[in-house]
Amino acid sequence: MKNKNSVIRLSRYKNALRRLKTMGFARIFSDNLADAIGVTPSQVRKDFSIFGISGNKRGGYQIDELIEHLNNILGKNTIKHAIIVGAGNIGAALAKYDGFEKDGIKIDAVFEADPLKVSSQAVIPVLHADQMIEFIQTNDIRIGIIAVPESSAQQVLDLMVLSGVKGVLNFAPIRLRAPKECVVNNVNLVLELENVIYFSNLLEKEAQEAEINI
Amino acid sequence: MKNKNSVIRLSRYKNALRRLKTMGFARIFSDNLADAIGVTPSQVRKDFSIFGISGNKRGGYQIDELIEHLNNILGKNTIKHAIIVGAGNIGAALAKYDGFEKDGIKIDAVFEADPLKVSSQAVIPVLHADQMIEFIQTNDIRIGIIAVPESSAQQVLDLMVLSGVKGVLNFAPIRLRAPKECVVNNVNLVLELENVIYFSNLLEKEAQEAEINI
DNA sequence: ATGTTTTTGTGAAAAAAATAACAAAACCCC
DNA sequence: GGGGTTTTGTTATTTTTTTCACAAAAACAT
Repeated sequence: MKNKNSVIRLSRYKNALRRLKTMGFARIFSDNLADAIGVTPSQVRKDFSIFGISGNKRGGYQIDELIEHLNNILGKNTIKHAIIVGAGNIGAALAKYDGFEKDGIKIDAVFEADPLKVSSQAVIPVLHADQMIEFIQTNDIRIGIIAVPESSAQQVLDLMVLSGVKGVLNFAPIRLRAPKECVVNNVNLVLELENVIYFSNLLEKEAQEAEINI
Repeated sequence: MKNKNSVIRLSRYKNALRRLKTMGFARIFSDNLADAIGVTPSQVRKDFSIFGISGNKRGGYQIDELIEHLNNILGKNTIKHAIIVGAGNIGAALAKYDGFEKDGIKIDAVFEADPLKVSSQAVIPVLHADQMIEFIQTNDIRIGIIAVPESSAQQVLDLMVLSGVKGVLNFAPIRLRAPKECVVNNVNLVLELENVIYFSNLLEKEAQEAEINI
């Protein structure tokens, strides 16, 4: 898929812009934004160019307009309801996490197979897994978050797809197979940490070698 | 940085291999592995080639050997201790998450500014933030996980770096500035979900347009 | 007004990543 | 042991992503 990275960066720009706005900026230049998210100014302008966002020569970009534009592209004004499946460590934390709401994403319910964890009166209700399909269908849910163990992740995904879910964020450390009409995005926490370990080890090794060569 | 993606895939291969091994495989071919993590067989062989991993023509790869090799490259046998800063939703969930231990990563302690959340006798002790620097130094910690709010993330990172941390996994939705001797990897949960939303919307839009053109 | 500066927008160039292609090795079968 | 088959390893090709570079527009100064 083309421009995949650009889309991710658009979200980052939006984030940074919100921050910059509260700091009192009304206008912004490509190099401010670049600095804020750690890319080159060219990259910022190229990304905007791809999505038809334009500013003013010498005047930069009007922050409000820019945020509005980004929200349109990123679908702020479309589907925003999601469910979480799995009320373990990760699932429960995500349900309580306030970052989603800030961005207009509403977690409507959590589903869990263990009856002891069910509590339908909670702020975000934890319902039994058996109710998931019906819930998705009656509430027209399109986005699902999978936070169940590796062993049941594929099964959960299959049920979600069957019920009409079109996009999934998967925390189980396994590749899931989905039909092409459903997007799956993976977050693998162990992998992310291992990656940090790998590159920090590499850095240390390089530093040591550099020392020897003095 | 070159080959950044290859390293990430190596972790994925390792993951898949463990699974394949429990399924009874002793040997594996590039196309099995490719299928398991969702890339092309060429990609698998290319990745291995880059890191000097070789198999047997027609015989594929010996799983045990391959895992061993990957572990070496990914530093399974070096630094593996880490701390978490922030005992909020995310921090607490990560501390309890058993995925790290399975991969030989040990979370030694959690640090938290709120005295009410401190509990030094827990399985993974939750200590007061003031003790962080000393802990890092006396235990020679190199890896830190930041799970504090956006507003204090940079401050935490600075302290970590000062104390000797060389690699950081950051969950705060903000770009952190670190000196070049410290690697920072970001996980932005909202962004990941927004990305799913964007691409699933795109898919739905495409599907609708395709319908019109029939 | 005119020149100077700043900053965008984009097409061209470079770099990086992914894919394809295929020779060479290893195995199998007869 | 020769011919056919499978699978690696690597080089070549293609695609994608990022960076560069600069003309054109806007703002400012004088």
